[in-house]
Amino acid sequence: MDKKILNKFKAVLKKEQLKLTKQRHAVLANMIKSKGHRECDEIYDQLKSNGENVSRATVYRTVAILEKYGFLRKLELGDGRARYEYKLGLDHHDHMVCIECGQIIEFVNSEIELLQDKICIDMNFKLVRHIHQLFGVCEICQN
Amino acid sequence: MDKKILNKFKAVLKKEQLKLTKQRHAVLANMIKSKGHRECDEIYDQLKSNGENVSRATVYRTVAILEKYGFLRKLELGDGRARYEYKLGLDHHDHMVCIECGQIIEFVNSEIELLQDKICIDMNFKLVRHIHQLFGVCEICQN
DNA sequence: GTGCGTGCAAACGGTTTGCATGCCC
DNA sequence: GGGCATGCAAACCGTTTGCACGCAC
Repeated sequence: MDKKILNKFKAVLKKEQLKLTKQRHAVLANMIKSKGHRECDEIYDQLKSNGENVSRATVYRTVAILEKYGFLRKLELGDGRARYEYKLGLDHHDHMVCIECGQIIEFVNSEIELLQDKICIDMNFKLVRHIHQLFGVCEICQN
Repeated sequence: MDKKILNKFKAVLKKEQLKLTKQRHAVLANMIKSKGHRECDEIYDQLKSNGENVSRATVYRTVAILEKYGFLRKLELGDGRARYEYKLGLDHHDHMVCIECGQIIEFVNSEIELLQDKICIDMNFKLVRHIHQLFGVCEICQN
C-alpha cells in the first residue's frame, strides 16, 4: 500500500484510539487495489480467495470507519445493497447506472456542481454531500 | 377523489387486468390527500386510524403498482426506508434533505435538468429517471 | 496487562412472499 | 364462478450486534 495513504490511515486510527489490525489493513488495501463500486460481500469474498480471512462483520465495521474518515464513499443505488468506492485524493464524480446490465459509469460536470451550490446558498441550506444518479440504458444495452 | 385521476387509475388497472379493490382505492386516495414524502408504515397507520383496514402487505403491493404506472414516485434517502410522493400531473422536482431534522425540501432547477440531458446525449445514454438529492443542514437547524 | 477488535451466530427491520380465504368483474 | 387480491405470518436479505475470546499497543 502507498506509504502516504497508510500513514494517513494510521494517523486517523491513532487520533480515534483505534488499532491498526491486519483485517483493517487488508480491507483498505483491497479497496485501493480494485477501484470499482463494490459491495461488502464482494470485498469479503475477494479477501477470502486471497487467503486473508476477514469476517463479514469486520468488513462491514471497517468500511464504515473508512467511509467516516473520507477514505471511501458509500453509494446507495436503490437496490438495497450498499457499494463503496475508494475516493481519497480523487476528483469528485457522480454516477450513471444502466438499468439493464447494472454497469456504473462515472461522470463529472462542474456546471451542475456550481448550480447546486447556488441553490443551497439561495435557500440558506448548508450542503454537506449530495447524490446525483442517472438511471437509464447504456450505449451497449441499446443494441 | 378527483374523477379524472380515478378514471386514469381504472384505465390502468383494466389494461393490466387488475381489479379496483377498496384497498387500492384507499391507498391512492390517501396519497393524493396528503402530499408529503411518506413511508409505507405511515400510510398503513393513517389508513388504520381512518378505520380503513388495509394490511401492510397490501400497502406495499399497492404503492408498487402506483409507482409502476406513474401515480407515485419512490424516494430512496439512504436510511433503508422508502418514501413515496404523489406525482401525477405535478412538475418534476428534486430534494434537499436535512441531516439534522429529516425535513425534506423540494427544489427545481431546469438548468441542471438540461445539463443532465446533455451529458446523457453526449455519452449516448438513454436517460429513464434520475435522483438528485442534496444532504445538509436546513436553515432552521443551523441556529 | 488492558481494552479495543474480531468472529460467530443470532437479532434486526424494512420488505416480500406462500397460502388459504375473500371478493371484484 | 373464475381468478386475481387480500391478510396473515413466515421468509428474506443486507446489515448490525452481543458476547466470549484474541491481539495490538
